Amino acid sequence: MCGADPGALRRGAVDSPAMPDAPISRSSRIEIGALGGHARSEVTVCGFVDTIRRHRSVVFVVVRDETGAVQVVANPDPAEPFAQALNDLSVGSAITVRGALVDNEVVKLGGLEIQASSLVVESLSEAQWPITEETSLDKRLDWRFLDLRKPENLLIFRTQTVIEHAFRELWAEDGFVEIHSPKLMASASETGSELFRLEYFDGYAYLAQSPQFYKQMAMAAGFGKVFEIGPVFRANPSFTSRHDTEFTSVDVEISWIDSHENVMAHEERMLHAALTAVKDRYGALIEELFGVNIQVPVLPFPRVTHEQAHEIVEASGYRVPRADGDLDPEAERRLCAHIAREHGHEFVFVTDYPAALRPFYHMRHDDNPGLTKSYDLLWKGLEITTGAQREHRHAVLRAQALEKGMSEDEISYYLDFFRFGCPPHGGFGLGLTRILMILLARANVREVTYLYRGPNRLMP
RNA sequence: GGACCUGUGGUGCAGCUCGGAGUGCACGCCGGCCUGUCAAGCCGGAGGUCGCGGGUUCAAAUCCCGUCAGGUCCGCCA
Repeated sequence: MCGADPGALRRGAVDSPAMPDAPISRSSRIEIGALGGHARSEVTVCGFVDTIRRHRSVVFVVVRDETGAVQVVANPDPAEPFAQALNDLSVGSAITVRGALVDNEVVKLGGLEIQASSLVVESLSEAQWPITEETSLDKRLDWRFLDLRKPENLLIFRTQTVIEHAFRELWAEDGFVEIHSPKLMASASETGSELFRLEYFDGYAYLAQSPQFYKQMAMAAGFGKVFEIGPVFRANPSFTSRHDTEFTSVDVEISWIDSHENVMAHEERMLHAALTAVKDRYGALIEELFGVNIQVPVLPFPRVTHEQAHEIVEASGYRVPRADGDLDPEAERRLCAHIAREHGHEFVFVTDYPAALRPFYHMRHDDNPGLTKSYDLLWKGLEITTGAQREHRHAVLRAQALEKGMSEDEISYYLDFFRFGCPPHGGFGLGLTRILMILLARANVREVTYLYRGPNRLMP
């Protein structure tokens, strides 16, 4: 170990310093964001070293915690008790600083600084970081914990917290019940083509691709209205900016509805509440860090039928190349552009999809069995939700399942939900990561997912 | 799964058409100078299997083939 890493000895000296003085109380730290309103007196702050600017007789250290950043000014005189710590300090290190908080209008960072009287290196960072501001996303994801130290990344998850809280507030007021459905299943909940299979004792289990059947079970159980925010798993080898193999889904199911219209009305209220809350709480910060001015959507959202959507897209000079007639991403972008132009709205419900494009459990129109009582919700050109009124009549449901080629054995447990009385109901699934991606104008779901999972990424 | 694109010091790039010594830029890192910086500045330095394998050639970062990794879009979907 001699000389292999000349910094190691010095770091060792810092990590276990002689500490003659009483230790600084970390738990009495002031959050940096609160310093502006704090008395100009001795304060303790804890945080990561953001930058170090060294001069002969003065050193500036910018310290950042989860609430903000502040400049610390320190004297590098070898006679200072923290001289060695200051000399060895590196960007990224976790430190505790105590000193006099003073106003100084020369300081660009908030007009404040702390004149250090003591400085403790709690944990020294290696000097050379593997990532920088310029590093490509994939490499930053390898070092996600370092990437997440950036204030804008913290803001993503603060925003997510506000969104979920706004949803939960609304659900609580409306008497919804929260459920946590199992993620281990015996068989497919929908198509079966995109399931992860894993060993389960002497047999196999599958990871749930959706809580679909289980939230419908809650309707048969008489829970009335339920929600779940939880992980879902999709074994799609999808290489796009908007897909992942594990993501957080916001699921809702509501009993005693008249049609999918009631479901849409609930969802637009949810999004209105969430965006209002985000704008109130972080609108200015989001504008500053992401350049996004949040538009709280007007209620109700515009609605077009699937057929009307096609007419709008074709009028724009684009013919959907797909054989099955569903809207492709280009058509969805054009439709949203049209709605934004004509109605000044970022959202649009596309309703009444052909039965051929929808799963067996979507209810069909009484007067037109070729169309379902279903919808997608698009936001700024991206699909964020699929919802529908469900078919709750056992005989009809069973017939539609058989028509779609489902095996009765595989879904008999599901069909049982409808044999002993079940309310008319409907619901939807909403991709939380897609909401964040659109809301914060990020290019990719990987950036707004705490730890992204895709076909080629299981680490960290 | 399909199409197209990209792999060059720690990071981001240029160099590749038209082969000629690992050449260059910016940031970072290390050392030095500098009473107050705030994108600090100035001087010096270290750091490379040009993703990997094969081929063509006197000679390959450069041309060809294969392979691996990544990106964008499509398909699938939320």
